[in-house]
Amino acid sequence: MGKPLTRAFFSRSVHEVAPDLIGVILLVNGVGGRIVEVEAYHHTDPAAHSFRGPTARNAVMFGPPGFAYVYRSYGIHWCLNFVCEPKGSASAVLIRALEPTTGLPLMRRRRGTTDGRLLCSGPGRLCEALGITGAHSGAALNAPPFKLFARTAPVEVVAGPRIGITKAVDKPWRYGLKDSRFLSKPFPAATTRAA
DNA sequence: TGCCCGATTAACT
DNA sequence: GTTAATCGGGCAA
Repeated sequence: MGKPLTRAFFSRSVHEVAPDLIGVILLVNGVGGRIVEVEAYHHTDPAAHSFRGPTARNAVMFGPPGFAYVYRSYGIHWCLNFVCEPKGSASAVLIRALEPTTGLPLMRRRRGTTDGRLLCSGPGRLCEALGITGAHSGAALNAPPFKLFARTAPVEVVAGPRIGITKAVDKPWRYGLKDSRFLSKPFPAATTRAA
């Protein structure tokens, strides 16, 4: 297990933090796994919730880095983000998929399936598997119930267009672990880079 | 106040 | 491949 992630880890450009999160271990109350897919959202990005300025929903994004921003998607699902960059830049990384490693029985029960690939492969699915709700929005990532551990070996990261958005669709700000079985979708003709 | 639509998912045909 | 579920945010009136 790697070292716990510090505030400094998140106090960088969201475009540096996002690929660096691939391979990181994320646990919530001891349940979770390895991050295999994320997307970066910057406040100058029309696809970002923070693009049009602060609101009650996105206020956490305008706060300091190293905190969780959780929002409800399509009125049904929860989605987990990590706030990045210096306070006020309103940038965050959406956690889109995990490779489940710890607490599988509880995740199976919460998700209602025993198919490992359906436990955490998607932003809504992983929040359900880890028990994340809007109550976690604003919580610090370096304190319970969150635990984040840096990767201990280099990984191969692929990049591609983000999923499910209608603005800035050309930006290659989705990052994934190359050849992972636990991606929410494959990467099309992806560019590979060591990280 | 009303209307449209979304950083999704699962169950359809 | 297509579509319902489900509701709060954002914008027009």
